[in-house]
Amino acid sequence: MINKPVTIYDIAKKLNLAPSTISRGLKRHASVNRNTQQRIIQTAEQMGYRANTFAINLRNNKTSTIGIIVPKLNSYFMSQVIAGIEKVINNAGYNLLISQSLEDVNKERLNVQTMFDNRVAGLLVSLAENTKDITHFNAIRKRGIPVLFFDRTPSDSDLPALTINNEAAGYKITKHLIDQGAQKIVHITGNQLSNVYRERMAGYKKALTEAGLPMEPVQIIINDLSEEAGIKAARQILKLKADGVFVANDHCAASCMHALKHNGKRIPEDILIAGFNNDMISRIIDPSLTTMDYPGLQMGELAAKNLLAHIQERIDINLTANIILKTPLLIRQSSVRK
Amino acid sequence: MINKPVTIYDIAKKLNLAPSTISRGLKRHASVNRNTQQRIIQTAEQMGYRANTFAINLRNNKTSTIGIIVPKLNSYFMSQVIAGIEKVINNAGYNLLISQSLEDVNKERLNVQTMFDNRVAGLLVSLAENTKDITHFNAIRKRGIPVLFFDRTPSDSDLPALTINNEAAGYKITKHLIDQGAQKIVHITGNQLSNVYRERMAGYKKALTEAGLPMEPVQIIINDLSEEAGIKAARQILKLKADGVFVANDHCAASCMHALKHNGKRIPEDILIAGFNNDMISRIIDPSLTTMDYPGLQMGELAAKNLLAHIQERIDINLTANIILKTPLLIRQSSVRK
DNA sequence: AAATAAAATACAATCGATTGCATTATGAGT
DNA sequence: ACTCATAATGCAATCGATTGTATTTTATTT
Repeated sequence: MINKPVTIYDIAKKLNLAPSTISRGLKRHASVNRNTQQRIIQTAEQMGYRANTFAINLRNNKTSTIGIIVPKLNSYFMSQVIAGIEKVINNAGYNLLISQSLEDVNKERLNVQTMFDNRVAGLLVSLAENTKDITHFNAIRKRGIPVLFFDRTPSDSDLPALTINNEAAGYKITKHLIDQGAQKIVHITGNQLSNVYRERMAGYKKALTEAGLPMEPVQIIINDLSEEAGIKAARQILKLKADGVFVANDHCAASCMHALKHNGKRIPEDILIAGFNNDMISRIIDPSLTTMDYPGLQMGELAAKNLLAHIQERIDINLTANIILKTPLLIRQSSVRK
Repeated sequence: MINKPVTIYDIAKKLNLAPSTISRGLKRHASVNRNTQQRIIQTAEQMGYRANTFAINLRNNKTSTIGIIVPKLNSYFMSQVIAGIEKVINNAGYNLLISQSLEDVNKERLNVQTMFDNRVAGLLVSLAENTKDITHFNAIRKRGIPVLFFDRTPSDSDLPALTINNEAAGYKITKHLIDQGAQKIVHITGNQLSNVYRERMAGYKKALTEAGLPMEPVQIIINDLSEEAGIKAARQILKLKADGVFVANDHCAASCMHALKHNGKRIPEDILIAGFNNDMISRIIDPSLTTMDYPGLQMGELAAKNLLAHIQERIDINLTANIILKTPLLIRQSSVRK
């Protein structure tokens, strides 16, 4: 047997009151008698009343739903970010609508439409790697819905964004390898349309230039930073006889290191390696991997808190430009010359 | 400047037509003249019309949103599952509302309420570890909303669920360790209220009993399967002088193995180890870790497809009982006696 | 008990899309 | 030109909650 939803009209009928009184009573409006309030709330409870979200949203033309669009859901980093967001959002009484662009601008565009149609109260976005212009966010922004970018943020735009200083991080990590004695450092990274990889590389180049070290095009390997790509990259590293590697994420760094070890290279004696992200794997592999701490949970929480502040209009979205998180370098065995 | 949403009334006014005609025209209803349809669709397009989801949902009293409740979002396995679900759901034109119970029944209860209030078309659930009874799903089920459990499913219930055969898997993996020569096998696992850990242990016990091996209470270590817990468990394993370890997940197995190695134990020569899940880490650590393949992406896709079938009433939810996925044992270096 | 202020409740329009039924327009057939 | 069938469009109620304003009830004062 399927139940039908109870409405304020059902309660009104039962108590011989007007629907408007029920509505106000449930919200403990001052204009409703204390006793009546009690009766209404009790009756609602025992009838199993649940407010119809759509009716409320339709009337108020807004929701308590936050949208998230990310390139890929299945990464440890992203799951951390989302866990952080969910926690904050949920405590504030909001819900989470999630979608992934699968690194495709077109899907991203559709996702934005969906978020728009669902009248999200705010939107958190990490861009697909082939997203160049961000005009598909215009409509939603014009409607006054706050949009906050995080991690993968738009270039050349003054829209509010939450990032780490990727260039500084790339510089710091490369400098560290140089300080440890590396002379020929390979950099493995991802799509250069993406701010994160472009900027990390800029930091890498800066450090090399500053140290007067060679920087030939072959030293830079651009791939999808997957497990397999790491193995493939290892071959090239051997061919180049490089003595240092800076990989733009830990997964790829781990598999690359694994492959190098299988080819007889000792880490860190022969080759120094550093990754990026402080994924769990960086702590457990042998030798443990030097990396940049990139706390996803914290970034998610911060992003969510900021967006909520915007939504609740405690901060004007247009006044906030960029928030930059600090990332500490975690020096471990893989990069320390013995 | 903030835009106001365009409604079918705005279009109606512009074209000197009735709103009902606009509504039908937009859906290419046969009773609307072809030419009129064209004009309506074009005008809607150029005015930037977007249907108001709430009005539609209110009218139809249903949504195209699917809810997910999981214990924790931040695990690689769960992110795989969710990615699989999102992909299928999104292709079918549905949206995803996500929440995490953080392993707490009370939060889970609230999450179910929220899903209910948002009139999700269907619900996918993986239970919190301290969830005993599942009465909090009664209301939503009575409303005729299909609920499908996956991975962490309710005990003693005939509700539809999608799982692997945890007992068989636990048995298979333990048997393998025995076949490789292990005589004293420790089992590290999680909360026994959870079907997955209880059943894996049942399989472990069955294999030991069958082989006539000792099975003392100290050989079973119950913790939260975290990285730290693995390190702590390593101490106990050393004290017990065990020669085999079956850990109920790869993360914990990896950190435990790491700790054992640091204490001078050789893997697999001195101690055989097996994990569970086939997380990325199991492939990369040294030695690589024997484990059960537990394909999250596939499970998510299957769960989503099944739920959709229920929603679209191609399958009656009450006819489907349990779907059990096959899991292959992946034998790697950590468990093979040399 | 009448007058007036204050408190409590009711009425009715509104949010935007849908849909059964009524009405009007168009065209075909004679 | 006239009937009648059919196509095209319009009307109005509906989904459930909210809210400004009107109305009724209760309490207070003289």
